[in-house]
Amino acid sequence: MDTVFAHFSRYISLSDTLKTELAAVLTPVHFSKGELVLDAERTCTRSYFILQGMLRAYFLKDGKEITDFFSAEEEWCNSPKSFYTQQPGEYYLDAIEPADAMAISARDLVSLFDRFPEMERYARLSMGTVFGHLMERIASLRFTSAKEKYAHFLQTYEGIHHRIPLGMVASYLGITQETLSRLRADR
Amino acid sequence: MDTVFAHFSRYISLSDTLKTELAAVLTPVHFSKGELVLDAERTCTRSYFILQGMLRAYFLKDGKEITDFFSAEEEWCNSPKSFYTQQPGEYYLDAIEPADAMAISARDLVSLFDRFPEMERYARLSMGTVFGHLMERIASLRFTSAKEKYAHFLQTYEGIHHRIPLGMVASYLGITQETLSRLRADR
DNA sequence: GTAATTATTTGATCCAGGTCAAATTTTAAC
DNA sequence: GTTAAAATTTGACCTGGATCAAATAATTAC
Repeated sequence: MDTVFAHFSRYISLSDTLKTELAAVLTPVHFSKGELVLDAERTCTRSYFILQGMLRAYFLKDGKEITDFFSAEEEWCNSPKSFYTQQPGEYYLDAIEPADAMAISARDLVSLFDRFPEMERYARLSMGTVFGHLMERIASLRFTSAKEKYAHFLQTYEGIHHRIPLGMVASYLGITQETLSRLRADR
Repeated sequence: MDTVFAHFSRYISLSDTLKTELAAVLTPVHFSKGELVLDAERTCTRSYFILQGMLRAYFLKDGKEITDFFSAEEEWCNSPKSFYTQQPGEYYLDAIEPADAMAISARDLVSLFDRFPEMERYARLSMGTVFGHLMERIASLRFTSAKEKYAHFLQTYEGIHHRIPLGMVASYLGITQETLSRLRADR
């Protein structure tokens, strides 16, 4: 639980009351490697704060899995639109490594937003961080060669990139695995 | 001012007190066509709620302007990272149409966040909307033909796309203007 | 440990969209 | 209006990365 608190503390100061409330609604979950965390057919009712391991979000295009993002230690993972609207979304979530996480339901989160203004602030600020990453990614997807895209990926996922299978990286970058493989071999 | 209030009301209910405070810190500004609203060398100290006209954010790559987004009526426009961190960012903002807007300073906004929890909520929720657009855009930039990208643009900027010069659309999409021109002529 | 499955690499070929160049149309300035 | 400047279109050509196919390596299951 300390890890979760430490994360929140990067954005807001946590009162004891809020700590207690958070502890009450965060439940530990485990996913084994390859396990489907969320099926796109279903609504994403919970958000996962990852303590250990890695989850991935992907969608299907022409029957193929297109990876959209990876979430590792000390990050939240959910199907954003689905979690926000509480309607089924387009994303599948799966565990590409065995994972331990703390889960919070959308219901409980909304209740916290209603009772703790600092939770609103936390959400606004942490969202801002992710927002910046999305904008950088958009920039890196346009007018850049496959090599530049890969370089940007290595930078963004510095420290975890080696834990991600090549095929998933390729679809994340919007290039084929063949191209990425050649790129790594430097040709 | 009514237009601004109506916009806020889509996310939160505005108390009279908050209305008064907002009215006190929002100042009308006008930009003539082609005017530089923000130089990337400077910090973005104000955010603009557009009443009429269109602003655009772009950055320079190899000396060329790469358009990153357009903001039109009833939308906020600023250099996100710069406005958030109060440090110079990479974006230039300019008016691609004569524009009337209401400006709020980062300073005043922070003060509102401190005193009105509902402002935090507004920010969180409205940010969520933009967040969704960014993710869709990322999806549309990968594994899609130039034609598909353009179709997505027409959908995203439905109702305003005809007001945007072709060259800016091209750099927004990450394709050359020649390709976009041929695309429109349907070849 | 061995077989089966899945991931990665390598090779050959092809095309969407880039680049460079120039003509034409539109817009702005005076 | 006339001229200049900017935006858009058109043409010819070329290349990065896609596609298709098959070999090799690495994991996983039993």
